Amino acid sequence: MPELPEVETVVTALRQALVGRRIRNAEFLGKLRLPFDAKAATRRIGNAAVTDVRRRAKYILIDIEGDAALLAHLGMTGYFHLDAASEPRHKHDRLAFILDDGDELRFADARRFGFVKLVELPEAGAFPAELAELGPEPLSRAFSARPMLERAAGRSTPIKVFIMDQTAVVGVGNIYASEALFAAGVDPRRAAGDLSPEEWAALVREVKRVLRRAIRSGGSTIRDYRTVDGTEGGFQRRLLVYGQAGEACPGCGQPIERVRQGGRSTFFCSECQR
DNA sequence: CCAAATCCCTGCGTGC
DNA sequence: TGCACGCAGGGATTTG
Repeated sequence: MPELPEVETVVTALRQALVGRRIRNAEFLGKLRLPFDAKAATRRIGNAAVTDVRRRAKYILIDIEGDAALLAHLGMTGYFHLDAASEPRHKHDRLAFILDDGDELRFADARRFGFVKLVELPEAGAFPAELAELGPEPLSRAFSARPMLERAAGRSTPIKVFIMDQTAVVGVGNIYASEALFAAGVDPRRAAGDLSPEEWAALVREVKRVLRRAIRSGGSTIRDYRTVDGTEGGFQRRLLVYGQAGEACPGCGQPIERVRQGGRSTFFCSECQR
């Protein structure tokens, strides 16, 4: 997926498109990571209006009148699209929300790692219990060097794996973890507990910077990601190391290396990152 | 075999 | 010795 910048881009588009419109009913078209009870959802939110669309970590919250929300995660390949009901559905559409004006909000996911779930909110604007264990938002002041240094103390987990741990800080996935570590000059294989205060300050700064820049570009489209109207992101053209194995490092010209960490590919320059 | 994510299990080490 | 817990690493999930 969809890491934070991609989800943020989708949320902005969904908010623009959906707030104020009413959901008439839901239709379940195919299996996802979680089952979706369309009949129960229709009973709960049928004829209710969308009041807001929010993001927390990589989760999307479509708020519905009456303190309910659709909680969605895009997994690796999930996407929302909005079409007239007369338009043919996409091959991998799994869910459809029929709006009161005849348009349909559709959720498609080729790989089925994503989900949409109806949740109850303790109060309007609050978060459901499912999201309680998440770490701080990376673009908030709560994400800063000192707490990260303390949290990483004694940890031998590689720093790249550590910053992808959603209980440490949310929103950083496989692409932006490699990019932020490169920008900060930190070797992704270092133990998280071994970073100095100065290195944490640089890494926190670069995580924020790369995420902000990616949001401005509408995210990165590597393969499947699209925003709601089908447009691609632009940040893939600005990636310095992700997917660049064997290419010249933009800093020193040495080939970018690729290693496997926690089952995922990591891209870095062993000359520029120490 | 590879892919933007996450959950869950197992095994190990530590400390009470 | 037994147990709980934190931590680290790996597999499973799915389809193109």
